[in-house]
Amino acid sequence: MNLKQLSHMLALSQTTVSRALNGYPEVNEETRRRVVDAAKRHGYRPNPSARRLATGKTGMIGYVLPTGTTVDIDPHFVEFLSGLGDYARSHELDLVLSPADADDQETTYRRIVANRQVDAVYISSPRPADRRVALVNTLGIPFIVHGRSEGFDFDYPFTDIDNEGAFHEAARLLVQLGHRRLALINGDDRETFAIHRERGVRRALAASGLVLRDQHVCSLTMTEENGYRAARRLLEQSDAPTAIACSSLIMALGVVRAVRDLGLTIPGDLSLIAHDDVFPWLKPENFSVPLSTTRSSIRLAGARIAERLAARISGLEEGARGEVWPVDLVVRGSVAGAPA
Amino acid sequence: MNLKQLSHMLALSQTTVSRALNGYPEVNEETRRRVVDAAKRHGYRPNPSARRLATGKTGMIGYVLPTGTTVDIDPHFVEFLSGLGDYARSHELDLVLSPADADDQETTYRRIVANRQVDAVYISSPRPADRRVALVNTLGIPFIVHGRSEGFDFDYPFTDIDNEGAFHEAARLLVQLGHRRLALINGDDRETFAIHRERGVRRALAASGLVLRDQHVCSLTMTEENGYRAARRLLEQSDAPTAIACSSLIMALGVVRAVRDLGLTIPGDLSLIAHDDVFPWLKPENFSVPLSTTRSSIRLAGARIAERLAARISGLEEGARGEVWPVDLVVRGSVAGAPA
DNA sequence: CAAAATCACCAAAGCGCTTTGGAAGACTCT
DNA sequence: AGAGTCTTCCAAAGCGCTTTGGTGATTTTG
Repeated sequence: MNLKQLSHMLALSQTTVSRALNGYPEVNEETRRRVVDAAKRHGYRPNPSARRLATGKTGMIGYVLPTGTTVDIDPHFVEFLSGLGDYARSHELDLVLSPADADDQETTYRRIVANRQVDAVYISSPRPADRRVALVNTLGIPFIVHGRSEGFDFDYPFTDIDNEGAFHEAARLLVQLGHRRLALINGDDRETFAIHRERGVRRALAASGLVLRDQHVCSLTMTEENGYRAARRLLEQSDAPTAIACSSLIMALGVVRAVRDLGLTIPGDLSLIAHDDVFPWLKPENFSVPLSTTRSSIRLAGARIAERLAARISGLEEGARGEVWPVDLVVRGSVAGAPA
Repeated sequence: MNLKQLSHMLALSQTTVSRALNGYPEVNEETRRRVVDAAKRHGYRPNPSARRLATGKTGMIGYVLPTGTTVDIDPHFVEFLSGLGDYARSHELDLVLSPADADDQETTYRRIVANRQVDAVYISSPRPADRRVALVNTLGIPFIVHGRSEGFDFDYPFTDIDNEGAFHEAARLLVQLGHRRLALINGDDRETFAIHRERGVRRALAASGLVLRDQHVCSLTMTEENGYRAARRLLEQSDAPTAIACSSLIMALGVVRAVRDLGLTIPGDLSLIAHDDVFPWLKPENFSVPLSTTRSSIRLAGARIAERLAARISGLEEGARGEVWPVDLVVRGSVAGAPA
């Protein structure tokens, strides 16, 4: 059932039927009812390929997926996707993942924009002066950045959490508890979020005349194994930290294992605070010693970004407004006063 | 730069240019070279929207993503995606995720097929007599099932791992080590993979005149918390098992925690084998006691399924061939002889 | 009451590609 | 040399929608 057939059986022109269906004003309400009714009865759905050729609108949002045999997709992605998908569904948007060589995403961005394959894109895990952000900005496709980049001569729209504030609060608490030697087990420090978190910790320490020593900060991809390694390296130093702030729950698993291997205890010998993106399958309260966390649902962020993308596509949102969400500090058993 | 312009500057018809570019035989090789060369020089790329309207081919593979505020996407998905994406990239395929109400995916499948939004789809986490499989089979779109369904009067193409064999082997090993009371901490037993795993364990036990008692099998979604709960329930029974087979590494984390909480040890009091889908961020060899596993890379499965989908789209693969991959049994420190 | 404005509709021209149905010229064969 | 066969190309017809640029009929205005 296509437009031609439908308009023929209604004895109307394609123009009128199309307009009736798309809510244009220049059609009699009575006629519109007839059309809408007939369309529903016959299950008419405009062919998206045709519509897309005519209008350029696709009803899809895009994401360039870095791939490669040695490239791992962040496990956070799936949780983000839950939120994004949940919102997208309610607005009849699909998500297209365009796999790209991790070392050459530009080609793919250019392709999906030149071909008008999607109405908008989002960018995640941005770095300072991220080339992708500059690129999509000049390409002129609507976009939202999940996280923040820095150092451009233009503004851009983003949704981020207050990573600096979160880790500032976490570190401040630890300092207040008497800790003098703090360490940070961070994610990849080429990414902005990691830089912000480190900055937060440093600022909190500085406020008490302390410093974050270089050998007390580790930046690694967020795996259990790296958490373990980092923790061992830190805890076997002569001036081992008495408290650790950790960028991910998965790494925290490794930290806990290292602590146990070394015959230490939490929070007796070491206080631990980790960032929690809120996974359904791994909860900080279920750690052997319930884990204090800075908490922010990455799923909510996904939903929010879908919402903003939809708004930008339909022209409801404009400009380069960035939004920064506050992060909860949730205190549980893994923190205590510094050991004597 | 579109076809019209390009053909005009070549003083050729659109027909010839189109055919030259698409490798049709009825064009002079010399002409083809000229055309291909000019196309490259001017960066001509056929508009996919137009092509898809004309041919119906989209260059995209589809996946219906069940969503909802209470619906969690399986963390395995992201690893599967890595493999799929890596292959898809090399074949210029994009992946479109169509979010659907988890309770009504049928509407979405019908839509993407009716609208010809994708060239093929894949289905994951199938259940016995899975309606999605029956649906896509009748809708006539190329598809591959990741995993297996059962109980149809038709065959269908799938790629699955030998879940039954894997857990049969695991259980057999445990029995050989003298264990008489085995337990199974399984995933959601409405899904085929869980049923097969249970079957494998039962078969191994039966071969030695043993049975898997009902109170020794737990079927839950695969979270750390559920692993913990299941393990506690099992180990606090009067006839607690001396060995556990576990369907996921994430659940195994919970099992290990429960064992520790109860003051027991692995493998002294309990032998443990878990299934490992091979995540980069959580490795069985890094458990406090290195974990024995049945191992199969879900990432490889993703790549394989992309490969088969591409083959079916291009007509290279036909028929309903199902393939079943063997699973490695990797023995590490978490298994030992049954306690006296 | 004539002129202007509004209403409700339509024919046809895109959007940019693929594919059908030739057709002209070159080549082969008897 | 004439018929048949390739080879190589083209004009034009889709694919199914949106949108432009109207046209009569009806209502409003000065």
